[in-house]
Amino acid sequence: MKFLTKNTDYAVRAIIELAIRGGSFIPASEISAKQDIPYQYLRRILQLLIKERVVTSREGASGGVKLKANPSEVDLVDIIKIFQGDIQLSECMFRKKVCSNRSKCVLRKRIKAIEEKVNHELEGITIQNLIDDIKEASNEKKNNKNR
Amino acid sequence: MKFLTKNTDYAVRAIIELAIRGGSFIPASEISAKQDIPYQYLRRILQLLIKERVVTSREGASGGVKLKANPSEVDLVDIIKIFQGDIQLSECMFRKKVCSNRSKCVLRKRIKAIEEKVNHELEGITIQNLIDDIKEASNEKKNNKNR
DNA sequence: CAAAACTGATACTAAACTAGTATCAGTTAA
DNA sequence: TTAACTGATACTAGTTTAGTATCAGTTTTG
Repeated sequence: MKFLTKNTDYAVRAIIELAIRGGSFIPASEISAKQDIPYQYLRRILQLLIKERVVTSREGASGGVKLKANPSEVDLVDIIKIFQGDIQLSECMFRKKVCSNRSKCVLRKRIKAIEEKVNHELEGITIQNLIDDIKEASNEKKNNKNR
Repeated sequence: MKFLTKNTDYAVRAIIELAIRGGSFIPASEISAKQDIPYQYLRRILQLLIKERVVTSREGASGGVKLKANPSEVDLVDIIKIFQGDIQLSECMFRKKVCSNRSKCVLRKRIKAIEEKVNHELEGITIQNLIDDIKEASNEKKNNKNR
């Protein structure tokens, strides 16, 4: 069971890169190099993020992409949804008939309950949170060195 | 994001069917009919369940399969693992290099935390729980009729 | 102004996974 | 002995995932 596809992973990392770099336009080639993401693949991911209005772009030389909102306003769950659709751990596979056979649905109900918890957990996380995590991790590293 | 594949869904339903029918050997054809699962597909699923020692089988006429343990001893999470592998919402996609780029790992950590919660939720559920759910649902139905 | 550095749009590929089908051999009960 | 079973395994089609490639258009810059 895979929660995050590479699409999502790359997208999040690209967004983090943009967030750290501030408000200027950054070319895809630079993000690709910094975050070690295949260039052409990243380009497609960025195009989707542009379409979904997470980032804006500028064409031409010294163009690139830039985050549209503050990192604290970009929710992780929204990025996931763009690339992987709604979080729906179990879909009713038997919509056609009336769900006469109950064993089909009890499992679904149980999974649905877990799904809601996952959603709730995810909804608390913004890109800013991830950036804070990075800073925290890098501070720990420094402290360990100075000891 | 799909939490349960059809494999798993079919397997769970087959096991529920076996559990309800008690300790005798039930042929795959019967489970297939009762639970509306494609016969050949079900056969392969059962063979895996046999290999994993969740059910036992008897060959020949009036043979079939039967649950090995009590329904209360069969954990949903084990069935999921048989068909979908370990629950690992986010795998480290970058094992080769040292994880120099921190933005890769903070996301993973966050997802890992959610993953653990999901695991914890799942671990509480046995086949017996699902059967109880079914009974409960069917009681509710009766009460509604008598009103 | 022309070249270089960009994005926009879109088509293509390979590999893996999912769901489902089919076949034949062997076993057992009636 | 034959019908009803499982064991083992091979095949197929469709979808998803990850990644590559190409060409057109735009904008900065030398």
